[in-house]
Amino acid sequence: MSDGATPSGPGSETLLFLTDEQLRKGIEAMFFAYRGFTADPDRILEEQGYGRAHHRAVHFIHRCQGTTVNNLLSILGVTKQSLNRVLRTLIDDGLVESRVGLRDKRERNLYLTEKGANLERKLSDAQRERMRAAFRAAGPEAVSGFRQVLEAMMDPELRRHYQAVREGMS
Amino acid sequence: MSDGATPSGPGSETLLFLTDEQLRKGIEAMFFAYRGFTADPDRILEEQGYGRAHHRAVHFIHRCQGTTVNNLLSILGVTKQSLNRVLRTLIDDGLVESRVGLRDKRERNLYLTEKGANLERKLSDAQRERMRAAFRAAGPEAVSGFRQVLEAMMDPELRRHYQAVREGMS
DNA sequence: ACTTTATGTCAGCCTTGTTGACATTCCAAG
DNA sequence: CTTGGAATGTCAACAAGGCTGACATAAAGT
Repeated sequence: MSDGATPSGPGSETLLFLTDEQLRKGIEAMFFAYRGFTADPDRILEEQGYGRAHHRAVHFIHRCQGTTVNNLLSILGVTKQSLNRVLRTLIDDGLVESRVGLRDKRERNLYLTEKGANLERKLSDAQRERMRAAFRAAGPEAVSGFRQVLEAMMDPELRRHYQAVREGMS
Repeated sequence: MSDGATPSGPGSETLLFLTDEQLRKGIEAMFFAYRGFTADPDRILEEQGYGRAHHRAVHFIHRCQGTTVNNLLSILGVTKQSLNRVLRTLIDDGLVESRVGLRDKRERNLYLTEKGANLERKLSDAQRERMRAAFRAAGPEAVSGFRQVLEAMMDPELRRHYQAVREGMS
């Protein structure tokens, strides 16, 4: 009787009949939910004159302190020129520190400064708060399903980044 | 033992303990999954010289044939100038037809032409295919949870648009 | 008649994608 | 050792698609 719609009894998890209407509903759910997902950080960012691109950079530099520009590029999926512009303003504004690589001097290792860590916390607090409320409202079973579907929707290459819990700077 | 993490037995759905790490995982799941979600349509759109904005317009005009510009604005959450640019190119290219309203001649009712419907089908086929694969891989329970969490994550005003299955042109 | 509403349009700005050109650094083959 | 190619990061310029503000038009409503 779940909303996932099976035509008949148990064991049909692998033979799911999915109508176009159910799939459209899923598509619009992603569209509308993503707007909510980004709404709170967007407001904070605007106050400080930053955009979503800065948020992404700050988030992943926080998650992988000391990561290289190249690694960030493969996570974010933009061109290095595009990332560089964002990174430069963050560095100029003293939110991110860029240290020349020790082993390979072509690389730059990226770190959040205290100021950068403050912004990151402010942003992720807001975003976590919305996620927490949604998780609470939906319950633990739903949270598990949510994660399963999203994971199955990722491109395989991005799924690797998602699953790499803390690969450090590699 | 679900990944939603409850500290103890049954009945704790309303007292969920959610670690920052679990919430971060949910946040990144949204980020990476949304990229996959838009990847296939983006490729098709690029071939034809359109962007994501055109996709959104075409999608919701298809869903609500005969809708007005104003209704589209409230769904998409952009300015009329921004929507108008997109709409104008779609009309000029013969994908969308704009008819003067019958009751209220100030309004324009928007319809997909056959050419527009063809593009819409091509885009939504691709997107549905990815959604279908993800739903199949995750199973019906997961699909239900996915929808519950996403719905809880929306802003209330957008949730109305989501739930309005076919409000037509109102 | 006057106001409000719905829509369209022009001009200009900002963010954030893109490509192309270029500097620096490293490494490996000669 | 040197030299050429690959990897890395920076600068410049352009395009899409957001935004605001100003203004025109037509149709409703009062």
